[in-house]
Amino acid sequence: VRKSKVEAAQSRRRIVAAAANAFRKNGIRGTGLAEVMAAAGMTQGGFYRHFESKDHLVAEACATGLRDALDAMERTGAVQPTVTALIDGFLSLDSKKNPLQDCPFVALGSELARADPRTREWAAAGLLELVVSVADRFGGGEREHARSTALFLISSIVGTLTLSRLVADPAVAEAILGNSREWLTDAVSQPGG
Amino acid sequence: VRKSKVEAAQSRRRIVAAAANAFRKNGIRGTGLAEVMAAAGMTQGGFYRHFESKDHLVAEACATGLRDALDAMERTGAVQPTVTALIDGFLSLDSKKNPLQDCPFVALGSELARADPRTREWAAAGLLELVVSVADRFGGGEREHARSTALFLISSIVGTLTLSRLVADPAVAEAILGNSREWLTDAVSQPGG
DNA sequence: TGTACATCAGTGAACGCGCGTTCACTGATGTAC
DNA sequence: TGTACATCAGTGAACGCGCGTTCACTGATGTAC
Repeated sequence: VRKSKVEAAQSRRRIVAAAANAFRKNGIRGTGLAEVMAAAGMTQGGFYRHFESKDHLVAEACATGLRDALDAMERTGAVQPTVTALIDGFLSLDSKKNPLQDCPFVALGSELARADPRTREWAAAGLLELVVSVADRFGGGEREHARSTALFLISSIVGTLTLSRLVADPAVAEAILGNSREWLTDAVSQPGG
Repeated sequence: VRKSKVEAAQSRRRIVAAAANAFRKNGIRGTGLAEVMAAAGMTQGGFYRHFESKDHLVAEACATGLRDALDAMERTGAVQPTVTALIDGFLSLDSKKNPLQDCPFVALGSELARADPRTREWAAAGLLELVVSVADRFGGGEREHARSTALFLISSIVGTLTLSRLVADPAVAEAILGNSREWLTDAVSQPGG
């Protein structure tokens, strides 16, 4: 049942997409390869025609998740040009508005810190890309300052989203998001930063 | 080989302490009960004399980790009375200076969001305690404002520490910490917050 | 205070299960002539 | 363009392993008289 090169490439993409989804939902260690392959419409034996090991899939799924977040930001950035609207989007529970909803840093943060070196390299490079991408949204101003602002924004947002997802009560989660929204809006508007 | 009540209580505490350490180092799903029991100086069969399940141990280990962080902060707070010094400590890689080094939110963030309801309740309650404890460090000022500041500080710090632990290069990790240090120091000093 | 016995902390082996990985096999695809 | 054959994407079963959990057992502890 050999498939054509085109079909094989599609299969590979389906596996990575299914993995990114499953990792985000259940964590890396909480996701089995059989589950991923089934979600991609295949049986688990076929996995090793595409990847050397689960670790390799993890690295690629994280890279894809980051790429998706970057793409989502390109689209959102065009629609929401002000910094305030940008922050509101980042700190929203609505996945349509929030380009970081699918971001592996938020969904897998503490697991990524324990991932293998290859994955962490991808993650670090992706973080840099994300910082540059967010910084570009600020338009004018000094470049290094824009990047510093972007890095701080991302740091705070990752922590805020982590805490808001941890609490069970939606009202408390919203309060955590709203609190950071106010502080961050003020912080990036102040000339002192 | 029945042990006395006092010895049994000590055993239980050793298990929880060993679990908190192991979870912090290897994650919840990355830690086996046999490993925890061995670290506590026992064999794995004895586990169920003290806990109903691994989930119960997870909840208790997280609660203990938070309690340790709170205790560490009480001590640090007395030594570092200024807000700037407080932030410097929180954003330091030196575990002696950083009361949040052992905090489960940082070490287990994304895994806790997927934990069972009991654990998440403990975590949410612990977060509130932590907010109040940090807010108390600010001395005077309006109470609600101090808590809002504390919650924002904690949110940002959790994200910053998560990202700094994720990158492999120590220089990059230090840059991430330093960047947040500057921004947060400015943010809490501004009257606008 | 002394004796008899039930309790239960801890041991060590075993349980079923799901995991990541391997492997023999299938048959359409891609290639060489 | 047509034929012969090597390649290899995908299947489905099996592998060893470590996991959380259970269990029969041991013997010091705690208790009732």
